[in-house]
Amino acid sequence: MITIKDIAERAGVSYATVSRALNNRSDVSSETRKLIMELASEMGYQPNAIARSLVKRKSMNIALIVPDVSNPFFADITMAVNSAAENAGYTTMVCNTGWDQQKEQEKLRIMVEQRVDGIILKPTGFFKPETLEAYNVPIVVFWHAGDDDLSYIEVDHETGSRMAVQHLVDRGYKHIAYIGGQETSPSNQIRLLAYQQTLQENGLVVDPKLISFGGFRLESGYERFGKMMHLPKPPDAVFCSNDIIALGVLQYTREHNIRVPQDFGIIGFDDINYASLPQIELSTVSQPRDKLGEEALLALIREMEAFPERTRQRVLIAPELKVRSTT
Amino acid sequence: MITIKDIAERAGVSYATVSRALNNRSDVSSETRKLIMELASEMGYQPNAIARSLVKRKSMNIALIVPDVSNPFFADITMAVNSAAENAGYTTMVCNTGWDQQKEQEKLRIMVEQRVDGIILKPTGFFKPETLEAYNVPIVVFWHAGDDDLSYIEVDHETGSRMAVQHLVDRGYKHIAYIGGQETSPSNQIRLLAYQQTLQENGLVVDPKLISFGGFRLESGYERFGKMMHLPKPPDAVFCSNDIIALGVLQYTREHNIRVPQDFGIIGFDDINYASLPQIELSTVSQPRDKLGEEALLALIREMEAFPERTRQRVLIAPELKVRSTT
DNA sequence: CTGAAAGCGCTAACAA
DNA sequence: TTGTTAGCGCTTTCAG
Repeated sequence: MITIKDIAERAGVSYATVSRALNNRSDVSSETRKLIMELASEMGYQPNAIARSLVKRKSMNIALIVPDVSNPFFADITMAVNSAAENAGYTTMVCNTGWDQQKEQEKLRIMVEQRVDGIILKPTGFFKPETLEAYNVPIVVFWHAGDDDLSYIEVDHETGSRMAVQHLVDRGYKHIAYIGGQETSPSNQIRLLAYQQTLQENGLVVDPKLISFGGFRLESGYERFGKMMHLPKPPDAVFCSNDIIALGVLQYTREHNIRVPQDFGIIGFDDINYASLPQIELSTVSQPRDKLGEEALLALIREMEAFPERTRQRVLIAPELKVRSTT
Repeated sequence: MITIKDIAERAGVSYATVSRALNNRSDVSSETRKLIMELASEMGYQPNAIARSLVKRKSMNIALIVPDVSNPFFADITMAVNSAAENAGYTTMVCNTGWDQQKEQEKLRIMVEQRVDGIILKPTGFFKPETLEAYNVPIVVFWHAGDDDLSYIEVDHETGSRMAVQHLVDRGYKHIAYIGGQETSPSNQIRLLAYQQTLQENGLVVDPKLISFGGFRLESGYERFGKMMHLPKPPDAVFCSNDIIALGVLQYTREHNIRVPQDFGIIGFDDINYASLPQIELSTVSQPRDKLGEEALLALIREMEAFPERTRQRVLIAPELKVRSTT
């Protein structure tokens, strides 16, 4: 690999001058600059970003740490962060934690060792903010804001849930169920609360029998919904905590010839990519991934600029209602 | 950020000794090692990978350059490469080209500047092998092997297509159509040829009317299939060049009450994630992404070890037949 | 406008 | 077993 010294030698100048020319700084005569530029491209010079990072103490790399890039949701986020970072002149290192807390710590460590200028993290589960602060690196977390010093970003689950339930009410459904995810999941709690409040605000009763918690999986949705339909007073619509659960419900209605949306309304949350397939056409609340990714990067840039001060940002992204043929 | 010099000072030894201890080399007394280790963790020392890379002339980073990580197929490849790389001690930098040739070149350049130890590239389209060789970096390409010096990896499209068509024949379908992608796509050509040969080997006639080229999109599949069904002698089964096209066909059969698989067989190619959804259950030929990713990394490691010699590997991955409910 | 020199944080001879 | 020293390839003062 050829270096600025090689160029300097051929050009008969000091390598400091080569460096100046290559970074097109003003204090080089135009002739020398021209000569150096030509030589550089002729010799196939490729600047060494590692050496530059070392002296500049800035790598122009950022890290994105997510549980699983092959999950369409995170894949979209990755894309969005990537392109936003690119526009800002940064290169992204993407890490998977595989929903493993320990791996998450390891990835964080590796990224710090790589001296990335900042980190965007979607934590695998609960985490101690102190741990992250200890890494002493600009960081933005996809999570509900705590009262610590970190910067957070997330979609506005409350607004999203209200939109979903209000939409069902507006469509004329009266007996609306909630099929949620893990009871311990904080976002699940937020969604549940919004569901209850929206019903009450519309003068509808909240029936505890129509509230269910369980796995965020298709089978789980199918099964729990099936039980609900055997209730003396079954629901006529359901708000599902995510699209996968909704897919399970949809399957049940198909198999039992329940007419959707005439006799029954279904709405999900997330807008995963196949929700819009012609065979599915699921109404849902979209978490705009492009926006999330973009805003996460902007927040990170602000954080990096202020570092080592923490900016303590709390960014909330507005969800979007996607009305399709299941409501 | 604290450095080995800081530790050396506190420990009262030279910083070379600290380096030795931290890399647990044998030539350090166990007491000094212990002292240094304790000091390091107490002071929160994080090794600087950039400095190490500079002197070692090895970054332990590799690049994965793909058209679009949010495409489920590439997302899976990304996962597989990522985890294989991780096991081998490498960190992966993922780049998107957005199906843009120019961006592809730019990403390659940036990765070379970042001094990655090797690159895995899924090219956006046709490319000049010389360009890649000129970058003078170990590289493995997802593509059909040419007669150049590069290393290639791909799924065995011929075998895969034969499996698909033979499966339709075995199921008793007699009048099998081929709905392909872009006529210019090389993999499309390979699939077509295998389709024709398999039919002939089974004593079935190849009807040019039952062969169609077009976009790799759902609507394209829907439309072209619709036309075929209006032929005097319509097909009783179809081999689609990818799953998206098959989804279009599936939609058509649904809308026109064609019984699948009793009266009509459909098979796709790729095994994209929603092919296995209960609502879809598409038979298809799977390109095993985990295997592709894994083998790509192994090939790259061989390439890196041999570098600057080129290993000129040609790796072919066996596809897998997934029989589901559309055949 | 250009060169000399220091140094980013680390590894790896070579001595001692 | 440890210290000294010379870089890795580059940027950035500070002189000239």
